[in-house]
Amino acid sequence: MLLSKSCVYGLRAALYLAMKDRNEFTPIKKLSDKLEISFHFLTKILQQLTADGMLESFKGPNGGVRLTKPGDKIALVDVVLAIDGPKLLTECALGLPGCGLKNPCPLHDQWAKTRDKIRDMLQRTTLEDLAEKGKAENLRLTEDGDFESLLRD
Amino acid sequence: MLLSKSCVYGLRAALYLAMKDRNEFTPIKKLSDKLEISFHFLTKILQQLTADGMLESFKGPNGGVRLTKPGDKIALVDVVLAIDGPKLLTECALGLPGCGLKNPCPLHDQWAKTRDKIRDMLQRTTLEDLAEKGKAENLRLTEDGDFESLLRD
DNA sequence: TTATTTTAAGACAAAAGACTCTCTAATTTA
DNA sequence: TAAATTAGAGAGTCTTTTGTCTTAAAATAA
Repeated sequence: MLLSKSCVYGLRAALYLAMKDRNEFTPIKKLSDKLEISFHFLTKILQQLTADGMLESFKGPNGGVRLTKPGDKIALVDVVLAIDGPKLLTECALGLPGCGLKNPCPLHDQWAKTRDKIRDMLQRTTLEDLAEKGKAENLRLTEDGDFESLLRD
Repeated sequence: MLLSKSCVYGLRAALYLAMKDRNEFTPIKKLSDKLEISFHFLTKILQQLTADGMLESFKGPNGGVRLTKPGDKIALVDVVLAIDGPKLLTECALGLPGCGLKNPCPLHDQWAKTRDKIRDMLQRTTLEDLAEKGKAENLRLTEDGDFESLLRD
């Protein structure tokens, strides 16, 4: 799999937050219900994003999490790096340590180019892009749902 | 990680075989020594490639495995599909089942394009390409080695 | 035939990833 | 003060991946 499950869950949650009013805190419980992700598991993942500075959290009633920046300032690559780390975008496709321009494996050149394509996509695509598209076309973030049902209270 | 370890080991082994005389059987023990992979583990992986028809095996003294086709007729994607299956090239980046043109997730379009880039690379690149390049530039398939030492008996 | 070399196959163990649950603490609201 | 909510740690489970080991089967050579 390209992205770990944790990363996928983090992306879905970030996307959900990008659809909402940015000033509003959303309780993790609500996120986990809407997105059908285990509450405790999602909590841990979002803690990573909070530690990273992409989210801020607020305790107590009316608390929750929210994005620290507008959705068009957060690229998918930010979420991926915060959760899965840089391995996807730096590691050798044949798993050789230290593979690079200096001491490459036979596949290095091809993979480096392909990897750049992946990075470009993740860098160019923002949460806002996907939230807008999702709203406009009523797309889904869960197995069965759609955006409208996500946004309904 | 893009490819599983099994798949990476399978690719390294296939690449090794592509460097050698195609009619000669190479014992898996030799492959595992040269490539520094656990013998029994590599055996299982190569059994998958044999079941797939990409390799043929021969028991007994002077036995081993060899490619069933010339290296320029085997693309990396063949090895990846035989070991990791089609998931990498078919699955949704957000992990949603049934994500496709008909019922896409918000990321579907971007990911489908990127995925095609990965597929193209894996389809265009053959074992022969990499074996030739590896020989010409004396590149490596292990942490410390180089092609020359791989080919030495 | 018998011993040796080699793949085939499957049981088993270890490690990592993906969760689940509990408990405590801190913060904020009402 | 009581309730809501995140923070954080940690134990425990389940599954998948990775790796080890043992035995069986096939081929060869002596």
